[in-house]
Amino acid sequence: MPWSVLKALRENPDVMKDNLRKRFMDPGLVDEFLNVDSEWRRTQTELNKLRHKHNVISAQIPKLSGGERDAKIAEARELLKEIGELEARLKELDSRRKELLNGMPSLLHESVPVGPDETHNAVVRVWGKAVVQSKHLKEFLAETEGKGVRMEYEVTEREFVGHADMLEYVLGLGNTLKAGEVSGSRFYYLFDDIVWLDIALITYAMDYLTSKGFRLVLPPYMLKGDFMRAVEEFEAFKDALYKIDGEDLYLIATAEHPLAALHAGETIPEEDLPLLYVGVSPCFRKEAGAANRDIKGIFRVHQFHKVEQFAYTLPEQSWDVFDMLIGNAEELYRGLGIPHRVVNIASGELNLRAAMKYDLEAWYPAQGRFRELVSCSNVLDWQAYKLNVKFVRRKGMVKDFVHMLSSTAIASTRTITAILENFQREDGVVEVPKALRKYLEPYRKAPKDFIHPARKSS
RNA sequence: GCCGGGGUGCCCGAGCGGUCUAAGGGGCUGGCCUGGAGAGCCAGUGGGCUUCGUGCCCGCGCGGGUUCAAAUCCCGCCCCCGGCGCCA
Repeated sequence: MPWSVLKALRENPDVMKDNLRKRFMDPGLVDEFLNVDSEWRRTQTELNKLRHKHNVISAQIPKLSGGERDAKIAEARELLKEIGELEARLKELDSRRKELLNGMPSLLHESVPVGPDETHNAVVRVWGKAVVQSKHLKEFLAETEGKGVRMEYEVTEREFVGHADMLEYVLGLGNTLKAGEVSGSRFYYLFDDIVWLDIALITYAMDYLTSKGFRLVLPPYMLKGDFMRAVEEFEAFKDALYKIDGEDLYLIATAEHPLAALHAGETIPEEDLPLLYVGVSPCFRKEAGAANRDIKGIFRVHQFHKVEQFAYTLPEQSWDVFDMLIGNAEELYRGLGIPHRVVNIASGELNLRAAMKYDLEAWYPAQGRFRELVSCSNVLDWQAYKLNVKFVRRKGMVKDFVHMLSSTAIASTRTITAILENFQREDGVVEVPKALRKYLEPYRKAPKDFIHPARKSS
């Protein structure tokens, strides 16, 4: 019934300490919490006793009159002073306790590789044939065979054009300079075929997931502070969020945010689980910590479109659903023909919420690197606890927190960059993935098979 | 945005300063009963503390305040309904 993290802290503190060590956090936080927690419980009991005494007196007063009545009122007033002092103490303890508790991470899944940074990520699967420029061969092999997997590849002496130059100069279908002038860096104008491609990618993912039984959702693009705080590790995340001036509203950074809040405060009958949603929305991110990384092009930007998978499950279902969500994402990228690998993110790189996170990383021939396109997380009951989303088992009407999971399906701009690098030909033509044909067909001016380079103006 | 009405437990719905231990229905879960089902009866159906006791505290949209005592009175906020305004 209680939050799994609280249960572990109280009943298996050593397991939680080990969990913190694996995440390169301070295991001393467990004892600190337990001290505050027991003090909080003691204070609460004591306070309850005083309040009880006060309640008893209050109940006697209406039956009395004259001096007796005045004496009781005076006694109640005296008690109230004591209660007030204890309440202040409890409030202090409570906020300290909440602070510590909210900073506690989910228990890691046993398969999560333990290590401080992304060099410890484990490669789970690979798919497709990577085209590797000979100058990148060493890195490619280090990132595949060096991690214990064999991925098909073809070495070439050919030079690939980076996605940013491809978009802006070869195709002439993006303008980040003008966008930078009018909106700032990491914004963009996209034109013509790339816009059709963006829309087609989104509808491709919507079509696939709705056919799998996911319910299609267009969510609010802003959330109140309370809900943002519940869905995210807020202190760590708030710098990434745009806030509406003078209002308690934040632009969403992913449809995960409003989808997680969709059932806040509700109790879901067990037979309704799992609930599967596919959200479509723009995403807004400040990218504050990114400094000058990926400053060119549309790889890392302040706004993009994303189709997001989201699931509410029974605790015993969540790992099966996790496999399904990442499986769906893989199916979508296999359909597009983008070579990729799936990695199990190392413990030290995981956020507090996630018990496990798989990323799908596409191979970028020009960059000579694998880069993240998809992130799939099982946060167990972390969000459910903060959002108070429960389910009820028919047998015995027992309530407990649901598990929540989310995974990217398609993030438009980033997927476009992967297409621009992987499907460019030497003549500058970009081949459109066959799987998108169906979603481009209805539009007379949309590209069908190829996106052609801009005609040289000179 | 303005004016008016309103937010009570899983749902409907009463209460509008002190026997509220939140009436009364309905639903759901468990038990009794039954060959089985129904009816009927009993219990449970918000959160927390607990010395686990027919124990205690808190909870009536959210947050403050007045009072010995607040669902009930006051202030701020959120949301819903109706009307006006504005608008795609």
